[in-house]
Amino acid sequence: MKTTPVTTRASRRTTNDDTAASRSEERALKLWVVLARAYGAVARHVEEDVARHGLTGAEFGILEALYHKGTLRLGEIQQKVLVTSGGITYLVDRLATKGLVERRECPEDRRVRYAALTAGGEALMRRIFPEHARAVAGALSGLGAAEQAEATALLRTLGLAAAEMPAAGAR
Amino acid sequence: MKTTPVTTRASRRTTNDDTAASRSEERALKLWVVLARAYGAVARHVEEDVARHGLTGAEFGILEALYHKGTLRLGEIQQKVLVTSGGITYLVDRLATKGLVERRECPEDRRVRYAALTAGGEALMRRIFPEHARAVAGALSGLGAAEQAEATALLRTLGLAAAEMPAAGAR
DNA sequence: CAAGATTGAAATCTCAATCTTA
DNA sequence: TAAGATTGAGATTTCAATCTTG
Repeated sequence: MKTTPVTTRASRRTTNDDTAASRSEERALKLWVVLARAYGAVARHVEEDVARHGLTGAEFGILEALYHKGTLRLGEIQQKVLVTSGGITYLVDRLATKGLVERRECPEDRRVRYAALTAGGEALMRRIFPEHARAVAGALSGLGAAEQAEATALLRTLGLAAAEMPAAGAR
Repeated sequence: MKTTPVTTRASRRTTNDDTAASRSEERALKLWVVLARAYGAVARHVEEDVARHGLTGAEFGILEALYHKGTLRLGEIQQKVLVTSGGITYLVDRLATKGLVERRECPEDRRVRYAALTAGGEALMRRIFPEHARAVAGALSGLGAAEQAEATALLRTLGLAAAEMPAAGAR
């Protein structure tokens, strides 16, 4: 998912035509650039924050999910953290060896595995989440309250639409 | 940079206090969630598009930078693609073995190395960039023209502010 | 066969150390 | 010494194949 576009406004060879389609595409490219850059810049701060506790961004994402939602199936975690199915197995393994998460079986459907915070994981999150929230707020402090609300609304519709879109085979 | 927050509105145990600070933090966390999700969803489409040509998102980022800006120093590319210094060396190597990019020396300062598109790389980008632009536009079509402009403005200030912020040591 | 998770191999990326030149 | 790039080692991720259960 390492993707960072670099197109800029003052580019050497942008298309010269001025059709509605090309203007629309340029607008989209510009948005994609700033979206990726903003995400990257904010993610850097967030990663630095969780690294202070010896955690990876992805690890913290899992802990956060379990902290807020309680026990979850591995598949559910996968959707939230946006990682391959092999990825969560690896990550949950690591969190388990750190003693922060434990696996549980599902009596109804024995194919599924649950993950849940251990007492230690729970305690850790209770201890570090507040300062994590402050760190995130700091990283996003470039926007005021009203602007943050606007941005949230726009990004929500953007993200939902993109997530529902057919997987590129439809062209 | 793999970071995907998962906090949601209807969380089990959000802080109960209602201070201005906590409300501000919750707003920020919400924005961080949708930012990461939107980025992830869009990036998935973009990666799929470039993968059809056997390219990685990061590889395409470099090609795009060189295509639009011309010859660049490796350090400049690094800033644009947001990858480690070892990372660009690796990526440029790969693009070079693919015959899309070539390294050049700098007479003035012999420490620096330039990267530039080869004729083949130039031809490839000329061929695939237009449909890439369409793919990006499609992935972002969840927002209308005016909304895209708003989002771009907000994300630009957000990203610039986050990029300029001190690296967490200041707390 | 399909869904869910795991495994092993390979690709990608980061990190710290190093080399070269300024 | 510092800046720029490279290297090698290791960590993280993906991918395809497999195992288990429905």
